[in-house]
Amino acid sequence: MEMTKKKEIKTDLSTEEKIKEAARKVFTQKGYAATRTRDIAEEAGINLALLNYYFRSKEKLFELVIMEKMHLLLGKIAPILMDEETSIEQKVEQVAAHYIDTLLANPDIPLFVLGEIKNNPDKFANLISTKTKIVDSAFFRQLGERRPDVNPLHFIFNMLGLIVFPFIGKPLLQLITGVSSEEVIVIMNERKKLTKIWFKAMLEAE
Amino acid sequence: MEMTKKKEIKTDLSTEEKIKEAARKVFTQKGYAATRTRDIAEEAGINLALLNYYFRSKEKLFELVIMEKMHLLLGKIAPILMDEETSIEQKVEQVAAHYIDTLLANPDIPLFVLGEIKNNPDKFANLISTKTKIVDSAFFRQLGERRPDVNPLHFIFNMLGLIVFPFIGKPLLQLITGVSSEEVIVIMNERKKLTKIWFKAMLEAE
DNA sequence: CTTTATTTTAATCAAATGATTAAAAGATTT
DNA sequence: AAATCTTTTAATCATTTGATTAAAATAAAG
Repeated sequence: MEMTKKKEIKTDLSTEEKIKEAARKVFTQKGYAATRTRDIAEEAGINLALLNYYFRSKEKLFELVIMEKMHLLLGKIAPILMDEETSIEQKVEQVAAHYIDTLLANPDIPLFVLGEIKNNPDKFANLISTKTKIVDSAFFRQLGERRPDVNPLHFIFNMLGLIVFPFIGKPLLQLITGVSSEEVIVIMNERKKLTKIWFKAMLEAE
Repeated sequence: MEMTKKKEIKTDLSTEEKIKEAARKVFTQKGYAATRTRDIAEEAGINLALLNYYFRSKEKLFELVIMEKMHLLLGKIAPILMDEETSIEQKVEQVAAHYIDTLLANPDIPLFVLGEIKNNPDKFANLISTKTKIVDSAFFRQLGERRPDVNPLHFIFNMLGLIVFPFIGKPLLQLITGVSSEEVIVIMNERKKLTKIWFKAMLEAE
């Protein structure tokens, strides 16, 4: 099992990694329920039985993928929000830049992760609440200091809404505006700088 | 088939309506792929075969439900955005108030509709592009006049992000903040007024 | 009341789907 | 080269699932 890694480093991926890679693609694209293990096997170019040989079940393979994507979505953001040295605006700028780049490369993730969380909130309860305590973050405290009259959660929603929603609403927006995928990508990139400006304006709004 | 309606007016819903109502609930909650026709039958308290007797198939029943929810999500918004007499701020205020009320009553709709659109964009292509031409709306034009330097699509994303995202991100936010469902509802209601203020601030931001 | 049309049910089908098994193929060790 | 361990395959299972059917129950019409 260890030996294969050696061989595959030169050529292509190991069987195990091929399956994981296919699972990432199919699961994030279609969600757990709509995914057939046969789809994954075909995408990976392997026999269906191998999937159950390496990962015991569809469920197990899925947990691997969703946890991976979850960390991709939450891992980098926590340290940014915890930083006591940076201002609110700097944090928003960093989060926006990081998120938009990540989501341009993985546009299916938000709908995938948020959808699966909604279906099964309990499964993720322990994983997150311990690590990513946003309510105890410097960001949360700074927001409360700057705008004591507004619940800081509003600004959390606002930040994520400005950054993440475009990726979730993209298919609908393309439907009702007819704008091309290329144009949307341009727009997403523009938002890396604009989000900070808008957030600052909301923070100071009366 | 017409006669049943008479009877059911006094007592409860007709069989057909019971199935539709159950389908609305199960489909919006779990999505098309995760929904079993048996779930719907059980929820409706009817024999499974009746589902296929009244609606030819799962697919047909689903189309009924998704189109209904789609109109709920888009129907009222179009006339607001087309109105030549109201200002940008007034439009945003109206859209926010309407949407937040609608979504408080139907919190599953955004994730449901956006998810299914992503899975099957073609299916909805004709339905929407003809009716709801946002790019030709007064709103779109007004945005272009007020901020010629910013693509109006940004502000469409911003408005929908501020209004709709909280409902999509709610499960995740509750996970990483631990706020109660009641508190979230309070917050959603606060946003009916706040969204307009924030949007105005973004519109004037430099 | 009898006949006809409509609605509902139980039983069943065929296809899809997650998973397993036994054997073959390939690699590693002795 | 033989023996042992690992990986892969084809065939098959058992359930699940959308859908159908023939018959029973109920309602409407004559």
